[in-house]
Amino acid sequence: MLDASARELDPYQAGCPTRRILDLIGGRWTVLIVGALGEGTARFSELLRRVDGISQKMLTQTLRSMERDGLVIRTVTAEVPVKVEYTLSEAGRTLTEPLRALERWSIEHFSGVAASRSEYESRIAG
Amino acid sequence: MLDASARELDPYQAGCPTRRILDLIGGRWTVLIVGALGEGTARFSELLRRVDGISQKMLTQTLRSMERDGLVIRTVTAEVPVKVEYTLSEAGRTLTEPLRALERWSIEHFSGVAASRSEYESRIAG
DNA sequence: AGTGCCTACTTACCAACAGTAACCAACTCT
DNA sequence: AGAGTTGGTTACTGTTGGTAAGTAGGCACT
Repeated sequence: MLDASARELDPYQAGCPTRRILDLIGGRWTVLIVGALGEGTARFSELLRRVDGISQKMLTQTLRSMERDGLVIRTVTAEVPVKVEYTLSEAGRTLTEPLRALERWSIEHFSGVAASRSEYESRIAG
Repeated sequence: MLDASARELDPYQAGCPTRRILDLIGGRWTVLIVGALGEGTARFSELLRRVDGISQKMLTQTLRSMERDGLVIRTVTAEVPVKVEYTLSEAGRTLTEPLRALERWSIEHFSGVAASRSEYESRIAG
């Protein structure tokens, strides 16, 4: 996948288009949606349940961005009621591992982070 | 690091404290700052140069959050002019690999994402 | 003594984005 | 006719991010 144009891509440069991609894949909801879709296909309402706390608006918006960038595939089945299914694309599947790593990191380091936070708070308060 | 409390942590639940951690480590600037600090210690102004496009305000803000959560260590040296150095903590270093993976993904999949985008745009326009 | 320069921040302001809640359309079931 | 289902959209509002200018502490040059 590393073609000629990729050699000049550097997310540390302000104008670099990879910044926009990084914004999406690092995004709060994208991480969770990719994780929720990791086990396979899911309907809109299923995602709404699996990713607790996401609003319909943000789910629609994030799924649209992900579809636009080729991370998920949206399939509409003309049933009653209408069925809209989302699946990770080939590219999207390559993201599951890196993003799951972030999830794992958050869980594994939670207690350490929490300890650091309370220590920090007491340091600035005292 | 997976202690008793970690068993109940689930970022797919709305109130879960790992959500806050995920927000930080997935954040636009955090990914780049961790990457920039990967090679070692850096001063404030160095980071400002390495992470092109970040403002002083956002650099300060992100570094403060990272310090608070124990990802970076801030050392002030009373020289003239004052020297403030930032280093990744032990925990912070464990983040470099997962976050570099995201960087790599962005670079490797850039052309595919760009193609998907233009195809998507023409589909909704036509 | 005054002007300027250095680093590392703050602060004020504004625009963009995320979140909340209500509404919509199509169709079924009772 | 009225309620319920799915998969949205829209209006409003609050929080966040970005821009630019100001600040503090210290030296150095004139």
